[in-house]
Amino acid sequence: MPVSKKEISPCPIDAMLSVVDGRWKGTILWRLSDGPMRTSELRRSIPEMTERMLIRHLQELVRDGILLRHDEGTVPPCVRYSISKYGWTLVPVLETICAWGRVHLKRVGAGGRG
Amino acid sequence: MPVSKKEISPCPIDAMLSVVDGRWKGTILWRLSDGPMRTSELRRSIPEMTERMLIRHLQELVRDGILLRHDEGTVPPCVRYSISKYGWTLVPVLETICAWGRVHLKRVGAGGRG
DNA sequence: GTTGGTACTGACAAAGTTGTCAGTGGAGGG
DNA sequence: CCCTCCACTGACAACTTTGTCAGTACCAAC
Repeated sequence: MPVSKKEISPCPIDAMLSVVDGRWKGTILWRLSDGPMRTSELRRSIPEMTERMLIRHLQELVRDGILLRHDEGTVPPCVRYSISKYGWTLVPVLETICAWGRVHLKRVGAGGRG
Repeated sequence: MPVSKKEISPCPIDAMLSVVDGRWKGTILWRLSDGPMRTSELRRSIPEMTERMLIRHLQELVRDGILLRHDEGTVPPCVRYSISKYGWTLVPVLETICAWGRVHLKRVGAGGRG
């Protein structure tokens, strides 16, 4: 029975990881932690990421309750994304992850595998 | 230029995530945080996981410096894995992740996406 | 009236991860 | 002798995630 990481697992670590897991989700959240942004701004601020992936990640993040989607309802469309109240509870966790990651990066840089 | 999450990325979040990312790594680390274990003990303690995946994850964790591999050198082989000094620095991060995951699990359980 | 911008979708290919299956070598039990 | 256990490997299939490409509807500028 192949188990996808995406389906809800009873393991809290997996549950948390399933929310931030996605090639660009960490980066998206990072950008958004400075304030709301439009889809196209976000896309331009992360040039290596394609629009397709941005939108897919954005939708998952909204579905998970981490982001809020504000649609002005105008034509041409203007959609802004911001971190929800619930999403802000994730930010300190991300900071902890980031702090460890910085140390790890130094470690692997100094004679690790890369 | 397709970018794998496995190669060293300059983003600290990605760097940290690349260490714990793997279908069973969180669980393995969790088990090991109670003390060293033999390969087969570990395998039996996580029945849904195959031996192949266990060994692959174990090797990556050892390569990343998170785990230590003690080989008794006997026949039949007896190999014990334990969390390294460096690996222990990861445990509090995992605990933070886990705490958030627990909250998230409650949230999705109570009317989330199911 | 063609082009460019906006946010987004669908189909599909490429790449990455996980699962399945068979096999290694030697000790011990029936 | 045959089978099981041990830690582990290799080949390969199945599945998941990412990337590429084309297209939607509408407005504004040229």
